[in-house]
Amino acid sequence: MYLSQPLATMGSRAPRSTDTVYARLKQHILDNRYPPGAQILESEVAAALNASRTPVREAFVRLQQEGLLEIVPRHGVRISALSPDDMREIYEVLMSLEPTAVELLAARRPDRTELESLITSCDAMEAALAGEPDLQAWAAADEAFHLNLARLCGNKRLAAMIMQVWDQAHRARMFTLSLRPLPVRSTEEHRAVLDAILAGDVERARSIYHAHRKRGGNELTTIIEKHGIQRL
Amino acid sequence: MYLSQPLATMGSRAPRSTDTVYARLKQHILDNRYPPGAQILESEVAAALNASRTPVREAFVRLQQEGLLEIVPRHGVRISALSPDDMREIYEVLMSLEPTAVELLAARRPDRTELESLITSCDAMEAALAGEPDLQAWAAADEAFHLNLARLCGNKRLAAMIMQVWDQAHRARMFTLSLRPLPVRSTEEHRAVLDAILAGDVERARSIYHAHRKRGGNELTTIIEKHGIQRL
DNA sequence: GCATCCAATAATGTATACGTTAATCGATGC
DNA sequence: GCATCGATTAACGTATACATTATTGGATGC
Repeated sequence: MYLSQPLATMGSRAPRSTDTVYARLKQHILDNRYPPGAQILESEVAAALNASRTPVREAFVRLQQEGLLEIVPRHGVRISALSPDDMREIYEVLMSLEPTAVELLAARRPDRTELESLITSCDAMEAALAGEPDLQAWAAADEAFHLNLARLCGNKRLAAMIMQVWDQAHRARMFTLSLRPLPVRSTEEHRAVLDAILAGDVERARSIYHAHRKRGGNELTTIIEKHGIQRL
Repeated sequence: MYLSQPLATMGSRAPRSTDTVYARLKQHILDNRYPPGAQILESEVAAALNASRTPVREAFVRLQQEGLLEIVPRHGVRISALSPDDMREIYEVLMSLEPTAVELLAARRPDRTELESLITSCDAMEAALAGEPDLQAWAAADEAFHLNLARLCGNKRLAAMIMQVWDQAHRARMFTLSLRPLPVRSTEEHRAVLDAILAGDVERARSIYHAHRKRGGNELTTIIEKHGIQRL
């Protein structure tokens, strides 16, 4: 056996500028460094990320399709801002897709090994609330739980769709994190879903999860209304 | 009041090359002119559509995110081919999203005027089967019904997701159209869903639709297995 | 003083040029 | 005769140049 390419690049082809621009832009948006409603020019991003406009434009196209920004012809892009109506849409989608994902996963009768990432996330959520609450840590564990659930369901399309709307709502979730009551109930529900999956109880897993999502949506809607938030 | 731009271009800014390339490429793929598995070069498309590589690349990115093709670095693109497993994924997604769309629509208590496009499609499906069956016409009406249902549900994200997977499955549906029994039952189910929506019976609408989708998925799966189809 | 027009400018949309990578094919050495 | 190496080539990935369009500010005419 011989090498078909130089050792230096084996398995690690040079990363494309397009990909790094995409990743960094997305990170900036999710981290609220480019806040919702912000107008950005191609040349700004190109200069900031040390690339030419070509890869920046390709990254814009991808991010637009993911709903994180909007290309305004002749005017660069505008970072998407979520209205209360957008939040309703997102939660309706999640209430449809996520219970399905849970159902598919539970139906496969996975063992504890397969569910290790979920167990870890559950533990982390509980740990984040024991003693002095650490909301950032809790949110990270919550996110990990849901994304891993999507990944484990055995349907790549379903998983991609869940992650896409989850990303769209990321900033809103972070923003409202400190405005909502301590997520004790939410943490319990995660554990209950996990138990139902392990028990192979498809219907129970689905219904708990659906209720969990519905409660979360209502909670968020209440907060948004109470604070009169229009865009986030 | 005066004109802010020449009359000739009022409301109709010059269409971007990117958009026409995207639309024509997508049409080609859905029409099976670029068959699944086909490898295409940027320069081929650029030459065929009389554009430069830049807009072609942007169209590729959009179509990749829609799942209609895959960008193979340094090797152009490959038109996506659906495996039986992909079909399973698509039907799982549709079985999750479409009943939700129906539920949302029915809950709004729409009147006959609002549902006109659905009524028209139902009529067209029945007409296509009365007398000498016209499968092409039936399929077009079926597609119109489902896409309009998605549009009417009041959730743009949900609608976009439904249309996306529907597009992915378009060729497969066309291909199996003549292999399946006459869609008499399917046509009746559409009418039943429509009646349930008009009656404002949310739960009945959802359950009929879910059953409809499930039966359709099983039917397709059976056909795929029976004919030993691996990619389409 | 106000509206209109024009010119300058800035940013996008598209084309093209350049550099890099990977594959192919022939030559060479064992 | 086979494997390996190298050169050629073809295609992509990126940068840049050019064309197009929309906006803005100032000048002009009424």
